Amino acid sequence: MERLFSNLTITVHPKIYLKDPESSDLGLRIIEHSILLVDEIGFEALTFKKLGQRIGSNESSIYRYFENKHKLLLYLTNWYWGWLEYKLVMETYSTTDPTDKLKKALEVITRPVEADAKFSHIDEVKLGQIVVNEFSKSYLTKEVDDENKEGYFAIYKRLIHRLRDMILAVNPEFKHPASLASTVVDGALHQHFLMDHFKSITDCNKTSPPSVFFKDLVLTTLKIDA
Amino acid sequence: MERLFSNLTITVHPKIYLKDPESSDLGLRIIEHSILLVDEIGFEALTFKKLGQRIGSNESSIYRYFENKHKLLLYLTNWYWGWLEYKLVMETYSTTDPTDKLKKALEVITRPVEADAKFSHIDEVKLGQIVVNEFSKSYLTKEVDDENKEGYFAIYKRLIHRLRDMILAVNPEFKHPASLASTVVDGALHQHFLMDHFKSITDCNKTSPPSVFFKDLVLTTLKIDA
DNA sequence: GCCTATTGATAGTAATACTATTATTTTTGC
DNA sequence: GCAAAAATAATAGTATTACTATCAATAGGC
Repeated sequence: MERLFSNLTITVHPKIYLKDPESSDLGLRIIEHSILLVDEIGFEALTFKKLGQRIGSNESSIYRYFENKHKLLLYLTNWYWGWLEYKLVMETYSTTDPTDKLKKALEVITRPVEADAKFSHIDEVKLGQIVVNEFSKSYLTKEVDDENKEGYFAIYKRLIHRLRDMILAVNPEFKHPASLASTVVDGALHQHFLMDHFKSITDCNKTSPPSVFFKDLVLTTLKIDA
Repeated sequence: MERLFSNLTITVHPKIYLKDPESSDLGLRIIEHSILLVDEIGFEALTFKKLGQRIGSNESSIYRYFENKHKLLLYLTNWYWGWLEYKLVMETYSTTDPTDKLKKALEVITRPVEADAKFSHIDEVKLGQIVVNEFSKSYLTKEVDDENKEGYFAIYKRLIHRLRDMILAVNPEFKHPASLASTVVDGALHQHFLMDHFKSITDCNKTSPPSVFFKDLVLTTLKIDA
């Protein structure tokens, strides 16, 4: 199966960028190093000037790819959710039993991010950290409704719809499948953050990661004993 | 009981402000109008200059109360969590049955914010909106560990510890009480956001608010039938 | 070797997030 | 009722940010 997708690319909504960063070497370097730089200094401290210096390029050249750093963040998070959706589909495809399928889906969504050699310009582990620390800033804005209408959050919502449907397949009577799915996706990011910064309000740690908590939570809620 | 607390004030960690805004008329106006202004234009667009203009005061005077707008946000969110904790304690105090107590606690934490006439300079409903839209920005920063050490998030964590303890009182065998409590508190804010902006990934609405979902989730997870 | 697209360099602007200083007003202690 | 102290206001100034605009250099395709 791996070979089938050897030149697969993750699709990001074209209105998010001015010029496709996958279409040039400079574009790829912008993406590669924006991940490294945001991971290092945080999104607030990122400027296109700093990023330009880092890649030996010019501020003005980066503006030809992205209108502003908010759009760059949308690009990175969209890529992440697209990648995670691809993982989710791949890793659940061959499982037919609904409960097993749901368990596998919960595992993919809530486990720590692992590297994926298929996309050489992207450090998935660091990108995962960026999503934990910065994703909510991409929608907690005054422009969220306009950007949602444009479809900038479509992949993220589609991933949650997939999880919702797997929940319903296990228990069609359950009254809150979408809320449970969105709680798991948001909650997984949150528990990973708490493990790193507010340990006293989580039970998750390396030996009992968030996936254990969320599988227990979801399966018990659906009245399926794990 | 109301009369007992007629001059109650919510305590905010003193290092968050340079001068206590409750100690002067200007300070109270800073708080009152920062809530209205952030609700209107969002936290990113807030500047002390705009806030000064709004209250007929000077930018430099506001800097005598708060070092920067991040500290002001910490003040507002600390006040909110302190206020919610007070509500939680008040409204669960007289209930002795652990399950009823937990249900009441979940109601207080996940219901939409209601006005409270006891604090005339604070619009609790708008402050609740600010917490939904801006709270996570107060900790998703590079300074979170230092600020956590200073105790800036102590009230928030204490609220979650109270909920964790109520969960344990209902089911002492449950393995993830802190994660469940933090998931409910964060999840409630998130579901309120989704109701306003991403309706397709929530089942919550006015007739079936988040409190219904979370009570069902928690009580089923604890294997107590609601 | 020329056309075109891409990238780089430089300059400039309005706004932001402050700090510093000084002036004015208000409060209070006696 | 007045002087001293405290609080607030006004003004100015700085470094940085988040861009826009213009023009020069370069590279690749035919």
